[in-house]
Amino acid sequence: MCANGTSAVTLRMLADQLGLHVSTVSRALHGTSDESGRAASPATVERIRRLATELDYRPNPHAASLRTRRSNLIGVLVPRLSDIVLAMIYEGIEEAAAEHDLSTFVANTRDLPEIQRIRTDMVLARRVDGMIFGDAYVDARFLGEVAARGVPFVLVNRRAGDLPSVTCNDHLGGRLLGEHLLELGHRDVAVVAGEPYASTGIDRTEGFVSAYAEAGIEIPPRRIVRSPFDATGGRAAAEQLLADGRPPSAIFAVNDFAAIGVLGALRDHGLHAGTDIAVAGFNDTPLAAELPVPLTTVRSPMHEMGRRGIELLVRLLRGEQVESEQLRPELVVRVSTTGALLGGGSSGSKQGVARTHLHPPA
Amino acid sequence: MCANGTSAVTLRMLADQLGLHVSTVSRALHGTSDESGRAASPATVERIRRLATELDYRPNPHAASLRTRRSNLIGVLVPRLSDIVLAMIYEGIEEAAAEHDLSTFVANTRDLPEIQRIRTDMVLARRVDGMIFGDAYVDARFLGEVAARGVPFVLVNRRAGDLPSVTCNDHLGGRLLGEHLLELGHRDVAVVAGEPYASTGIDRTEGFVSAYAEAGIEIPPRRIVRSPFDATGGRAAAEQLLADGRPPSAIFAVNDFAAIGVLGALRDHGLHAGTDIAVAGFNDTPLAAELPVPLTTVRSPMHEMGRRGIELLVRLLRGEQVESEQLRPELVVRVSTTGALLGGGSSGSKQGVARTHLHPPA
DNA sequence: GTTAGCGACCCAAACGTTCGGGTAACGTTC
DNA sequence: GAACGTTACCCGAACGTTTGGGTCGCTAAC
Repeated sequence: MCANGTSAVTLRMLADQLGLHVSTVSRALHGTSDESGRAASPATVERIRRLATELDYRPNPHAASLRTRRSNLIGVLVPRLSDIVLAMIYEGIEEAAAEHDLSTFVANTRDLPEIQRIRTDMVLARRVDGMIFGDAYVDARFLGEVAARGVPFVLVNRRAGDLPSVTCNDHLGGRLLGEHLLELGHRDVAVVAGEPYASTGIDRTEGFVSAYAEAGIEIPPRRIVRSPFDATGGRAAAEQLLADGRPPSAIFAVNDFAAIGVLGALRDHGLHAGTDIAVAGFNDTPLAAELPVPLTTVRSPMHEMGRRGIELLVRLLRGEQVESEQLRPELVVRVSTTGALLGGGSSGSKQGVARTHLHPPA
Repeated sequence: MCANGTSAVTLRMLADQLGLHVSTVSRALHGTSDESGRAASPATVERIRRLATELDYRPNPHAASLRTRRSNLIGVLVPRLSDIVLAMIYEGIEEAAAEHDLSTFVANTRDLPEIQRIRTDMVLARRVDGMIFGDAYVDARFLGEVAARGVPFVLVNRRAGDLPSVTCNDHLGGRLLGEHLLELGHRDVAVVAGEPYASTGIDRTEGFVSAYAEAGIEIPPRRIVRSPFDATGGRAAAEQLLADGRPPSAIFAVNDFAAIGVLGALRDHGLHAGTDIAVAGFNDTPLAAELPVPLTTVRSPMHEMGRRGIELLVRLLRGEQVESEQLRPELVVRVSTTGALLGGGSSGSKQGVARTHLHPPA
């Protein structure tokens, strides 16, 4: 009974009750004013509308989809929704989708190619009109196949090949952070670089490295370690960096969660983030500002990324050509990189805290 | 064209190609062995199966739903997916749903009653078979209406009235934490209690308070402050508690994120969590263990809660009677409450770290 | 006074399944 | 050899929309 109890009121019921034909009712209710104007007199349209709301008529989407071959459904794949970055992107997707009368389906793929395949098939079996992938592998092998099958889709968060995507300008973000650390005088720095298949980590790292390169400093390979995009991964990567005899004076983790792991590892080693070693993250997740040591990071417009993703997809569904978009990142400086400037010694109690948008000293 | 490009192969195509009737093909493919056995000879069934896979036949769910009046769709409402607790519960929901060949729809309500209404209507308009609410208000007013409309649903994470729900045993969780802090000798404690409409905060607080009451200690009202379930909320609540002349010796936040906010506030005041003031959270989110000061907390089986939610709903959809379930919480002791025991002075560098399942000193 | 045009509708065929009924042929059984 | 069961299918009516075409009566124009 489809969960709506008694209310199985159909177009036909309305039509019968009004002595009209079902098609007339359909047009009156759904066609935009021009269509419904052609279908019935204004008075009749009004009668129809009134009865529809009175009886609480709800169109049956299955019937409509069957007829029109459009489901108004969008499938969304993400590595995991419990990654707040993806969750926030998805919130943007959902919000924008609702504005376009689209519903979204989301599934977790855990970044595993086999699961990506399975989930994609499941989602397509539901006859979605289009898809959004938040878990693109940079090589675009699988996504190329999907594209070849004629499925309209866009990528968010990560880019791949020349498939249409909405990403943060990760290269620029990495560069901003590189410049920030350079200004603070850090020469020997390290990167916790994320997974090698994700464009986010790749581009952020590249941007960061190139900022240093332009300052004439080459970051040696042993200072760049890959890691999962979570706290555990960040911690492990930091351990690896600290195992080295001379630790770097600053660590850039390409993701806030990894940065939190770095913070934890530092503390295990009796080091103070911000004073002993500068730490920066990426994304400006809500937690970054609230951490015991507020985290310098790059704000990426996650919500907006989701919204733009839907926008692009909608245009794709209309048959328009679309261009990939890159959204502007914004550097957010906090104590985790400026602690040393603020007079907090390594014993570090009661030290000043700059929590939002502090700009680097000139 | 529903995103599947060329592949619009239908039952009729299979039937025509095999010289069979479409109903025969339908039964062969979908009825369980007894049904399909009745419908066609084993050899024919085999022929049908083979052709179906060869042509990559995918049943059209809209047509099936239209006919059967079952959509195999479940609507899920959560306050916000960017709350990792709900995201993890949803992961459990999605996983279990997939095992039952159900698809799920999720929507954010931001814990706002008007949006709960709107989203519920949207979800119902999609003709879901049932719903899962993760955003129940304890008063169950709105949910009572939904129940009255005959929609099958279950609650997860929060309970309300006597509606079927799957929750953590929050009362017990609060109690475990109370007993833990009592054992550590804390007499003057405070609670960051969450939102007054959420059973989670209510029950956890109550369990905690009752543990103290049984030890003959009454926690005064000014030591119990409500707050949003996020870091910002926790920070504000902690500020309020610290503004009091004599701060408590321990703070229990009913949610890990609020606890992180508390941690931040403490640091702003030059206080060390775990040594100066003990801090505990609830949920054991993945971050809790990785924080610079690893957080004592109560593990709530979030993933399992989601899974059980689907399990209950499935039984409800079969018309069975169901009972609410409470899952076991588990105390996880970390440095944020035991720091003082571990010899870390208030200057606090290079101190020992107990990260997982440390049990309180006997 | 025919016809063209238009307003306000109606008609009917889809869309792809499912499922309660056939039915014809082929044994068995008494 | 009549009655009865099976086996292996077929038939057709739904399910609730959408949409390309009518049609009928009326006014306006030539």
